[in-house]
Parts: sequence; structure tokens; C-alpha cells
Amino acid sequence: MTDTTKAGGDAGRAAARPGTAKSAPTIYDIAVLAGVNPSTVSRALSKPGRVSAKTAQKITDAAQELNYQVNVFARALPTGRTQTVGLIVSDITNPAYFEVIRGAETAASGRDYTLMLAESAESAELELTAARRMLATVDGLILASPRLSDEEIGLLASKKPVVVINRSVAGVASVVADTEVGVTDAVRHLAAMGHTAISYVAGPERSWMSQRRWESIKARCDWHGMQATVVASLPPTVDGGRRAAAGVRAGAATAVFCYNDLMAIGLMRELQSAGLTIPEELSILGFDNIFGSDFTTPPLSTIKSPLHELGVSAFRRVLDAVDQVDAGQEPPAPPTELVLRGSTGRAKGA
Amino acid sequence: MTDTTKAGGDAGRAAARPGTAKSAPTIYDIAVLAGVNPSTVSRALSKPGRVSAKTAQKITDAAQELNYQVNVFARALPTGRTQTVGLIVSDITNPAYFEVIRGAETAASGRDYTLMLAESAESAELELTAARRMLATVDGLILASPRLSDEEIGLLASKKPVVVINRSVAGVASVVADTEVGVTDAVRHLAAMGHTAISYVAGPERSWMSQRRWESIKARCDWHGMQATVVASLPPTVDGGRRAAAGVRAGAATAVFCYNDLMAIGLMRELQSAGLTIPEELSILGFDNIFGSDFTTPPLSTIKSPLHELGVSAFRRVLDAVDQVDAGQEPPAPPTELVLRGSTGRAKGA
DNA sequence: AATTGATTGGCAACCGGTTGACAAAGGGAA
DNA sequence: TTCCCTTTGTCAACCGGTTGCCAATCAATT
Repeated sequence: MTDTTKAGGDAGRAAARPGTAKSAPTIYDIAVLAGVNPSTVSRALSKPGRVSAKTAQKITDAAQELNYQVNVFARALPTGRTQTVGLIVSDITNPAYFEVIRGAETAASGRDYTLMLAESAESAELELTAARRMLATVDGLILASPRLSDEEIGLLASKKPVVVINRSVAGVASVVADTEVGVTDAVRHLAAMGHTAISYVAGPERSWMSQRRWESIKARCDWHGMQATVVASLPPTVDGGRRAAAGVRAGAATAVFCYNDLMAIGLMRELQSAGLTIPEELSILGFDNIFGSDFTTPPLSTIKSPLHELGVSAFRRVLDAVDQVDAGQEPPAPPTELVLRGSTGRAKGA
Repeated sequence: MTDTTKAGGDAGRAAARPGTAKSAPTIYDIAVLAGVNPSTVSRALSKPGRVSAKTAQKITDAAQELNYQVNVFARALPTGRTQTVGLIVSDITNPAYFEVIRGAETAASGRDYTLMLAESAESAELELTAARRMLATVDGLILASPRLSDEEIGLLASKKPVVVINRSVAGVASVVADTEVGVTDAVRHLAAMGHTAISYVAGPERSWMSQRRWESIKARCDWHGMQATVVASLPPTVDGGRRAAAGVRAGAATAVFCYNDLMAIGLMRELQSAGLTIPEELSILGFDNIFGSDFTTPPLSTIKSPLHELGVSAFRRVLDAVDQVDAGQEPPAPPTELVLRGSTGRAKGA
């Protein structure tokens, strides 16, 4: 390889389209222009301090002039690093993920990383497929509310840095919102409004967060001497909420927490179309404060999740793991917050 | 390279984490196991028909046994192909993209492609950055309602296959919903309800689709002898819709089309909180039929877009371009459809 | 001025596939 | 049986970076 003339496989990236004649500049081109060895170019560009300031300057100038861009594949081949992190959400149509995605994406762009997004459509199987596929090409993975088993997540985490959002898995980094704050305020509020029996419409069995929310609600209700029961476990969708209506009416509770806003909206609409008035006959609360939760009549009271922070924080922790920096202690869980709107009111008959 | 012992850079992908000892199997491992040359393995795995059925079988068996997975970077280096396509949406928090994303993702998974998603947060600059970044690593790009100029899009398209959704750019493949059907039905309906003056709250100036919708509305109104005017051009968000309220009230129209549902919802809520009753005093129509458009009171009447089809179709066309198959004639534009709900009614005083 | 130690740059061997050119092997026709 | 045409497998040169090792360079110390 003494001369730098290109021969052989001409299927290079830039030559792919008819319009573009020359292929993209390489470090070899820069080396020629700057009068140094390619390896020096490589070092100047990716190992700050390894070459003298003078040579580095010459090289960056040359790179600039040629409008050089690293070939990420060539870099990834020996190093395995791609400057990409994956994010898998359980359902892309759930507005709760909006801000998680945005948070992660913003954090990623800021550090010159690319975010790769996939969804599992609430299926553990699809989730695993997506995770496996991504694992080969990303530096780290974020799983938002995964439906996978702990073992599967542990297995993924043994191969690349993994951070889970709103779930706790032994040995795997996680970012979880602190439900306590919001729930405490919510239950206190309900108690003050005369409610004494509360029910909870749970999300999927596999949802760790659904469990977590229930535990939190149960604990606070006990504290206030209120009765609390789970009425159903259903898909975390508007339709899932609808299907909880019968169970809710059968119970004696005057206030209902739903696992998330989607379910709360579904439940409310179903009950209303059956003739119930909200909140006079029943108070309803959701979780997350998603887009659209204030469109309903009455607007939904909910416990807001710090979705954006969760995304940002998850990305940061992936990066820490990738860069092998010890993050020190776990960062504090960002708090939830009670948002009172129109779907909660005084208990019927209180 | 007569022996296959690994030396040198040990930073390979699988060795990145402490837990995993051996690095991933390569075609060289398969070659040894199957007793053939590595290049034969390569051909057997990616050039069907190039090797005899018997050898192919031996090789696939060996690959199976080793649980082999191609190294996408190694493949991408000489070929430039990554089995990945990019999708850039103008705003990830706009529910209208839900189904576009899902459609593209489903189509991609089905063809064993990976979808890479990014958003531009309604900024042409961010969009260009994202597009440039993606361009290096994807086989093709889908731009949904891009805010970029025609020239910039053309430039991108000169490097890799590009398909735009809901926009038309000379020389660039595009997938556009047929607005005519829905608009025709909607205007006919309004005419039948006694409306004679209509206004349009436009989206961003750069939005080709906003123009398109307006032209369509204008044409149909002319046909019915109705008056039609544009009252404002605002961001395509709930807040943008809110800000249109004053302009709408100042006009004489008894029915308003908004560029999309987000704006329609914002407008409706703003007007309602100012004391107007919908649809008695004003009829409102949106476009797209997004998640949440039926949560409002009254539920929004809208012109539904074939969002899922747009995503699927865009992906297909990218793949056609990548594979150089001539798609023949342009596929027909998927139609829109009028969805009548509660926000439209008889014209005031009619 | 000679010796020593720290910087800096170059060489070459990788990473793991792909592919053009070519030779060997196999099959059919003459 | 011989010759020719396919089919099939091998060789080797890539794709474009990264990095361990070593030699050359340069400054500082004695």
C-alpha cells in the first residue's frame, strides 16, 4: 500500500448514486495533503494530545479543506464503538414516551451521539428481537418500561451497557421516577375530600411500574386508614381502561387510580357513556400527565411523571457506563407531582 | 493469514464487557468448521445460487452451530449497505406521526431492515443536521413533512435514495395523501349545513401540505360558490391553534378548517374558554384524525389521513430505490376520509 | 559535549467481511 | 475418449480506520 490509488470495490458510500463521482475523503487523503502518516492523522483526530499541536493544526486544516468526515463503519470495525445508543419503548403510540424520547434524543445530540429508536408494541417477544438487533450496532441500550423478564434484561446487560427506565432489575442500572411524592399528595387530597375506599386499575402483569404504583397507593391508603383494592389488570391503553369499567362499578370505591392516563381516559369515557357523572359520582386519577389528558371533559387529574428527565438521565447513565466512568452514587429519583384538574372531587355522599 | 489466531486490537464488540470472554464467531470460524474458504462462506451467505447446494448446506449448518451473526460494520465497509433506513419527522410529539412511524417500522422489520428515527422539532436547521448525520449510516431516508428547502432535499437525494412524505419536490420520490376526497366530502357537508363562508387556519409557511390543503379547500369552496379565506399561518401545535382564535373571531366565517387536529383542538379550546359554543356558533374541522381528537368536547370532526399507509409506502419506495428496481408508475395516492364528529353543525342563523 | 529521558511520528498488522480474476473440477457433446 | 463449456471454490486485494511497538527527534541534565 505505497500508493493511494483506489482500485477494486468501487461500491463505496458516496459512489452509490450516479450524481456523485469521487468517493468521500479518507485519512489517507488528509495524510497526503498534510504530509504525514495516516496513523498520525488518526491520532490527531481521535486522541487529543497524542500529537504535537503544530502537526495537529496542519491535520485539522487539511481535514477541514477536504471536508472530511470519519467513516463510522471503518471506525466501528476495530473499536466496536458507534456513537449510537438505542432506545426501546414499549409502545410508540403512548404519548407518555414523547418526552422520554425527546429527553434522550436531546441529550444524545448534545454529546454528538445518535439515538436509535424502536418499539415493541407491548410484546416481550418483539422487544427481545428489537433489542438483539440493536445490540449489535449500538454502544448502549435504554429500555423504557420493558416487558422483558429480569433474566433476559440481565443477559442483554452482560453484553452492552443497559439502563432501564421505570423498572428495577438486579445488577442493571435503572432510572425510576419517585412515585411517593405524587401519590402521597394525591391520597392526602382524596382523604380530605372524604374518600374512604379507593380502587386501582392495574396495567399489565409484567409491568414493574404498575406494581410499584400500587404498592405506593396501598401504603398511603393504609396510613390514612382508607381501604384500597385492585380491581383489574389490563393492557395500558384507552381500551384497557374501558374494559375496567364494569369492575370499577361493581366495587364500592368512590375514587379510582388508573395505572396510566390512557387507561384513566378510557375508563372515564366508558363510565360517562354509561351515564355516570365524573367527578360527582366517582373520582378518577391517572399517572403521567400525557398529551391530551387535559382535553377530556372533565380534564383529567393525574400524577405527573418527570418524563423528560427520565430520558435525559437514562442517556447520561448509558454514557457513563460506556465511558467506564464510575457514576458514583445513584442519582436521586426525579419526583412525581400531583396535578389536580377536574376528574377528582368530593366523595359521593360525604 | 494462514492461521486464524486472533491477535492485535482486542477491543472487538463482544469482548467489550467483562462477562463475555470469546469474541463473536466470524466467517473464518465457519470456514474452518465447514472445511471451505472464507470467501465461499461469504458467498454462500449472501449470494444465493453462487455455491452448490451441498456446500451451502454445510455452511449454513456450521453457521447455525456457531450461532453466527454477520458483523454489520464489516459488511458495510466495502459495500456501503447497512440494512437501515432513516425516518425524520418534524415533531415527535405530534401524534400524527404515530402511525407513520409504526407503518415504516413494521414495513422495515418485515424486510429485515432497521428503522432509525430522528426528529427536527420543527426546525429546518435541526432537520438538516439530523439528515446529514443519518445519511452516512443509512441506505435511504424518509422525510415526513420536511421543513427543508427543495434545494436541500434535492442535495440529500443526490447522495442516497430519499422519499418525502406529504410534500412534492421535483426529482425526488414522494408519497402524498390524496386530500381531495376528504376535502370534497367535508365542503359538501358544510354546504349542506348552510355554511357560506369558510376560513382556513394555515400551518407553517414552509409546510407544503398546508398549502396543498388550502388549495384543495379553496377549489371546492369556489365550486360550491362559498367564500374561503386564510386567517393566519401559525405553528402546527395546540398553542398555534389557540393563537388563531382572535383572527377567527374577527372574520365572518361560520366554519373553520385548521391545518391539523392539534391546531383545531387548540382553537376550539381557546374559543370555548372565551364563551363560544361549538358547533352551534362555529364549526371546526381538523386534519389527520390523531390520537386524542375524539377526547375533546365536542369530539373533533376531521379529515382522516392514511398515516399508516404513508409510512409503509414510503419505506417500500425507499427500498425500491435502494435495490434499483424500477417501481414502474407512481403508486396511487392513498385517500383521505371525512370523519364527522361533534365539532361541526348547522351554520349559525342558517 | 555527551548522556538520558520524554515526545512524536511511522510501520505494519489488524478489525471482518466482499469481490474480481482465475484455476480446478465436473458434465455433456462430438 | 477427447475437448469444451460450466459450475464452484480459492486467492488476494481491497473497504478505512485503529493501535502496539519501535525509532527518530528534541530538550534537558550532568
